[in-house]
Amino acid sequence: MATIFDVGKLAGVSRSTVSRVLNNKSDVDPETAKLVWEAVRKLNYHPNASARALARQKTDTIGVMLAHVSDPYYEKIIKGIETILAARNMSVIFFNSYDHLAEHKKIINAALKSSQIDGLIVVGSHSGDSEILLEMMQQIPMAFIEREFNDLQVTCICSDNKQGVFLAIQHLVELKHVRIGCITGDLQYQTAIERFEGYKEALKHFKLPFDPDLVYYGNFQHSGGYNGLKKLCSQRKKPTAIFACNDMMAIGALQAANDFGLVVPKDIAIIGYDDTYLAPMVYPQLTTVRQPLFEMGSAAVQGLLNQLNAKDSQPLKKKFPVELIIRRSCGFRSLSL
Amino acid sequence: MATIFDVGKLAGVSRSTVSRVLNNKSDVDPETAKLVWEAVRKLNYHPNASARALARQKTDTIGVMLAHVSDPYYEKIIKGIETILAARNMSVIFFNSYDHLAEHKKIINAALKSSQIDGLIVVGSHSGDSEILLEMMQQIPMAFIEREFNDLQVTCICSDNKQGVFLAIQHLVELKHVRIGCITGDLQYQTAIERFEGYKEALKHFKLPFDPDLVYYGNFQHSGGYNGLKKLCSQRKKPTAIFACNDMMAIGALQAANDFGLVVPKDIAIIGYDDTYLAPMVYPQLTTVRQPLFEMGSAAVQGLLNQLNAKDSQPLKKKFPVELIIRRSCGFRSLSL
DNA sequence: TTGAAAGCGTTACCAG
DNA sequence: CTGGTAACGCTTTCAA
Repeated sequence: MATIFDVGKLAGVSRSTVSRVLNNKSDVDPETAKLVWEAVRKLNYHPNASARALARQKTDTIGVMLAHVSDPYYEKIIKGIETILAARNMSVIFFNSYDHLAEHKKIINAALKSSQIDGLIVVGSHSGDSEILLEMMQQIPMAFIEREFNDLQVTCICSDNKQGVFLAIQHLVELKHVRIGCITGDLQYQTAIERFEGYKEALKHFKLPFDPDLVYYGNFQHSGGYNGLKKLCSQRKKPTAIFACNDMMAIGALQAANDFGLVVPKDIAIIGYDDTYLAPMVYPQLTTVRQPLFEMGSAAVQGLLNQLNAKDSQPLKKKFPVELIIRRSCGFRSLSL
Repeated sequence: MATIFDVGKLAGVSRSTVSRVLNNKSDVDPETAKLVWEAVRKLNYHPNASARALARQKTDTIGVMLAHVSDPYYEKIIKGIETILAARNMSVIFFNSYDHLAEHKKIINAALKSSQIDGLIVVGSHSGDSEILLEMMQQIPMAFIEREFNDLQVTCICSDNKQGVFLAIQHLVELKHVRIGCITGDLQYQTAIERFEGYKEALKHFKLPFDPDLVYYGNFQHSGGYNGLKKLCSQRKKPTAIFACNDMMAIGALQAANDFGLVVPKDIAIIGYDDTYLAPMVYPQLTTVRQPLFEMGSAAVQGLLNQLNAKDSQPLKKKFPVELIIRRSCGFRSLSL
């Protein structure tokens, strides 16, 4: 593999000069630069990443901590992050927590300590992790998606969950539903809490009573949706519509409805949240709330990179608006507003 | 951040000795070692990854090239790879081709040339890429999943596609189907070819005629399945069952069936392939062929690591058996064999 | 069994 | 505008 030295030799200049050219430092003769680039091309030279990282004390790669890369929820977030990073020739490394939280933390900690990453994006962290997250913030620049730390100097990217839930409930209300159930996410996540709060607030707004029998405490997983519908619909006073706090649970609910002979949306309307790629793929296609996940991912990296490049820059705090995507799982809107 | 020097100072030994201890070299006094480990713990020392990579000329990270990390198909493969790697304190970096093949290749090439990875696992490559793959093999140890290079000294991990298709078709035949359609994958992939071949061979085995009108040339995507069913079922001589060459297309077909008022499996049976996590989540739950994807992922890394550790070791060539997972989308087997 | 010292390939400072 | 040189943090030979 060619080194910077070989390039220098071929171009007839010193390593220093090659380095300057490679890094677009201003103070170099255009003629010299051309020579260097030619040599680079001729040798198919690519700077050694480790050497560069060692010398610069940064790796040009950032870490992303999430539950599971394969979860459809992360798809667009990941794309958003990768798109920005690729444009800057930076890499990304994923930390999947799966369900081994302890193991996970050890791995991330090792990554931080061995300076494998310049920064870390945490998406959708557990509230019980606050302490360790605060500790990590001391060690490395971080950015959060789906989690707000208002009083901390750290970039936090969210979407407006309450607005989203409001749109969902409003939609159901317009369709004349009055008994609207809710399948919550794991309430240890900020997102889950906000959506549940939003649900209660929206009911109040529309002068609908809050009935504890109409809420099932789920987990953001398919199983939660399945069990949720099963439980909610096996009571005497069934809901006529269910707001599932994410698509995966909405899909679980859909399946349960099918299994128990309920026709969606005739017998029961189901509305999801997130607009993952699965939403239009199930039957009936899921009406859901779309978060701009791609943009949220991009915003998070950008915030993080700003902080990396200018330590004094203000952290980015952003709350994105969301939109209702009407498909089939709630029936059609009879009349629009 | 503490360096190896700090550890040495605290333990009262030289850097060299610390290094030896850290790397479990044999020739070191147990007493000294204990001192060093204590210092390591006290300082919460982790070796700098870049420095280590530079000195050792290897990064302890391997690359995985696939179409898209979020595709459900890769879920278990990824887990299999990560599990092995994590146990060896190695990292993984993903190269997602999305659909920008050219861009993709540039990125991977840069990664190779800048020695960011010690080896590369390619999953499900396009036959048109052979040339570039061969070129890459000169530069870096590689392993392939879902692709066979029989005459090359390189580890190749596959599953028995023909057997899988045979099981699928056999199942349909046992359910008395005689007009069995096929929605193929993108025939530029070996997997797609083998499954299509398998389909034809199985028909022959069961003495069923091959009818070109019963095959739709798909793409492994949801849309392919949707359009496939639509086309196949809009002919005069409709199939009574459809073999979709992966789950995603089976799900697309399911949706089309629903949209066109066909009841699955009563009006049309649909069978998938892969047993992704989506298969049990759709309605009706998908009968499909399960590949041991986790094991395939693990096997691929292991083969690769063997080659990295002992250059002379024989490459691993492995073809895993598959199994039929019977759920609901084909109805129940009336009588088993 | 240990330490000194020479790299590994870059960057960045300092002279010139 | 350019070259020499000292880091960056670790591994690995070579002597002792």
